[in-house]
Amino acid sequence: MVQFVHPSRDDITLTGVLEALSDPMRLRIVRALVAQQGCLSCTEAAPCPDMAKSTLSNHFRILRQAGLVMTSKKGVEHRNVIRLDDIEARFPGLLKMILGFYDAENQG
Amino acid sequence: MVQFVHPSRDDITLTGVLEALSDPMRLRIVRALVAQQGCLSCTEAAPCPDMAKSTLSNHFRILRQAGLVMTSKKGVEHRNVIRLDDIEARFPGLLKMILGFYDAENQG
DNA sequence: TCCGTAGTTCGATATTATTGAACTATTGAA
DNA sequence: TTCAATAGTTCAATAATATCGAACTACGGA
Repeated sequence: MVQFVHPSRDDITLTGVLEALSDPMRLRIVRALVAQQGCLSCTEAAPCPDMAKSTLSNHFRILRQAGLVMTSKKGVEHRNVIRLDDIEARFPGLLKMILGFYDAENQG
Repeated sequence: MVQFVHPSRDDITLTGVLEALSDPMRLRIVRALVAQQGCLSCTEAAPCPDMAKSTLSNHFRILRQAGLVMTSKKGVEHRNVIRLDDIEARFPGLLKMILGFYDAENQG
């Protein structure tokens, strides 16, 4: 039985968040999760056939540990939700700003 | 003769900046440079006797490559300046926001 | 000219990321 | 039930990156 550990809101750190978002694939995943405003499975959030699924799994683990993503199991797949409220409470405006720049950089 | 290469303003990328700032030591260096509003030598910007100077040098190289820091040689030491204008032009408000959270996290 | 200082570069090691293979858990169909 | 398929994790090996100490460069001052 896989049991995911997520940090509590107050344990989310600035460098943890920056580190998590500094990888292009993870930033793309977060972008997709925010755009969706709901649950996405891992493969839905990162449609990337050229990447090993173990690597993808590792990226989600990093996002969880940074406190950005909440993962729960539902059936055969994992539901990933962006922890918008917690991130906003901890670092108000940060995620929105970064994603704004991300969009501008990617044919905004 | 050491010749430093700095990216032009438009070549500063979001993930490059986030990656550079995701390291605690580099974030601290950037903090010091912004606070100083002027030049700092490498050892002034990172008073850190427990770190190898080759490691410190590498951190400055990463900061330069990310476009955050401009280094020039003056006498025996290197003068490091934060590229405030370029960063602000590229990602308005980002650095100020991140440093604000940094300060809050470190006995603000 | 010689020494001290500030940083870089280099080669070796330590840490981290990526990968494919094996494994777990769940669903759905025979 | 059992079997195959799906989604993702875990593991062990390799690839890439970070850190370190030592050697080196460049400059300034005695």
